[in-house]
Amino acid sequence: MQTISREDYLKAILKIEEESGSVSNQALVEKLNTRPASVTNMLRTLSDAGWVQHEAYKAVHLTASGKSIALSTLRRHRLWEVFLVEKLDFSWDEVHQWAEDLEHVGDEELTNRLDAFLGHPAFDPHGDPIPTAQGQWSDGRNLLPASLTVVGDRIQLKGVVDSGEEFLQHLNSLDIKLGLILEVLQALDFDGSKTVKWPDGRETSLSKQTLQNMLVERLEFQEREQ
Amino acid sequence: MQTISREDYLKAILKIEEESGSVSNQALVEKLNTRPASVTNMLRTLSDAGWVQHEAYKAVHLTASGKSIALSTLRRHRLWEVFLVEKLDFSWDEVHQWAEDLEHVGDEELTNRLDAFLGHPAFDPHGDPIPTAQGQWSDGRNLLPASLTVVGDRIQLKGVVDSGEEFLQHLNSLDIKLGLILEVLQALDFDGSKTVKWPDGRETSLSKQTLQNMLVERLEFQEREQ
DNA sequence: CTCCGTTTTTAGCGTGGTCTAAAAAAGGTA
DNA sequence: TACCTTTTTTAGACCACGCTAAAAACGGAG
Ligand SMILES: [Mn+2]
Ligand SMILES: [Mn+2]
Ligand SMILES: [Mn+2]
Ligand SMILES: [Mn+2]
Repeated sequence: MQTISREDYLKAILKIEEESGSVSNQALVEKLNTRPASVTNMLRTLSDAGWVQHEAYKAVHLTASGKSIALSTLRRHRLWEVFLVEKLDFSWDEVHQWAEDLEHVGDEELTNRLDAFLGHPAFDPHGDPIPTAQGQWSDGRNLLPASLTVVGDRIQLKGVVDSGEEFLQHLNSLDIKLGLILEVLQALDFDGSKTVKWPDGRETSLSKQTLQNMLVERLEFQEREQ
Repeated sequence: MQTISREDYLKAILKIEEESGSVSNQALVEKLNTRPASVTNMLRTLSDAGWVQHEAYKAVHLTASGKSIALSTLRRHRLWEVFLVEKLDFSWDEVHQWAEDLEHVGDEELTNRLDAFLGHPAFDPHGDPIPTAQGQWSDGRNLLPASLTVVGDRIQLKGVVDSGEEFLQHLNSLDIKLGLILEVLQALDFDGSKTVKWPDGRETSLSKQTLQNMLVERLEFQEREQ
């Protein structure tokens, strides 16, 4: 049977697989902020339920049914995040904690109604794609870290690599939000920082670390016109 | 520390106190569909936390802090019910199960934002009053069970005594919704049933049991005009 | 006051999940 | 290959919360 903890583990496995290809116990320890023994223990449970495939000392793999649970949990998580930002006016650094609870509430029917109410959003407030009801990943975008842009690029912020509270609050303090359009004015080789120009003409320097965590789209010419 | 189970118990104690004045273990067994030993056990926990006052074999009493937790849980429950009905188009018999989970999510800030988003509703989809952020009960209404109405009354459904799924689905099947205005045409003494007239002219007979569970307001003359 | 049915508590167990500490396995380096 | 560090598993404990069965207390009727 599904529990909050089991859904959290399955979701974490899905994300780690997505990020790094292979899922170790250690990676789960870090992602879930737990202890190795707890991970081993839960993997036994998930394996018995037929949601993961796991041999001792080997990498973890989601089964089809495990992946399906993970995807619908992730779908609920991201839809509730959209709800909290769009309808309740929370900022993107405040929503994760509540979505972590809300993702465990509701069935498919409720989720689909929420999805419809929100206008079938494709991305969550951090720019992460929202799986469809059929468990499809809709991420066909071509994003690059802002650290890889060059002088002269006009770029739009479409996502973040690290959606931890600390980094998001850092972006908040710089007044950087999803959808923001910047122009790269200058790039310093020695520390990887870049100077960017805001829509209002203001100029700021962004550190290499900040730029690496910002996922942007390079704007084409016709898009500049709209 | 607050847990889902503890919040459910506190809420149940509040409601039983409201309904019948005094809270016995037995009443909690019935309300929470659990066993006497579980109740005794939890009362020890709640008492240790300072949320209830309980001496063996005596009635249970909420402390100020316990009542505060119970009220905010009830507030969240009823606000989420409004959300599910008003925004996601669920019917009133479908919302309780999800509200039972949602009521455990969010802090005061989130609750107040939800409240504002919903337009500060005073009543939930079953006609029950929603406690304010300050923990006030806003129920100054003068409702009576429809069983006590007399021939000639024009009445409006404002609440239900029993908001269990079964009864609500029964009302659904009769096409009876909150806010519905009916006129009492006939009352049969021998079985307590009454014949009522719908706004569209249709006439139906309602059983004594059904009428006893419908809380209505007798409409004054000037209200008939609007 | 004594009985007896009801309510409540106690005792003991089960389940799901966490943790620490220690043992075992893995895997890279000398 | 042998060693050493890291990773994973095992062993054993703990906590929250449910349950059953039996004991104890309560409270009304005779
Ligand atoms: Mn979660
Ligand atoms: Mn997100
Ligand atoms: Mn609940
Ligand atoms: Mn309700």
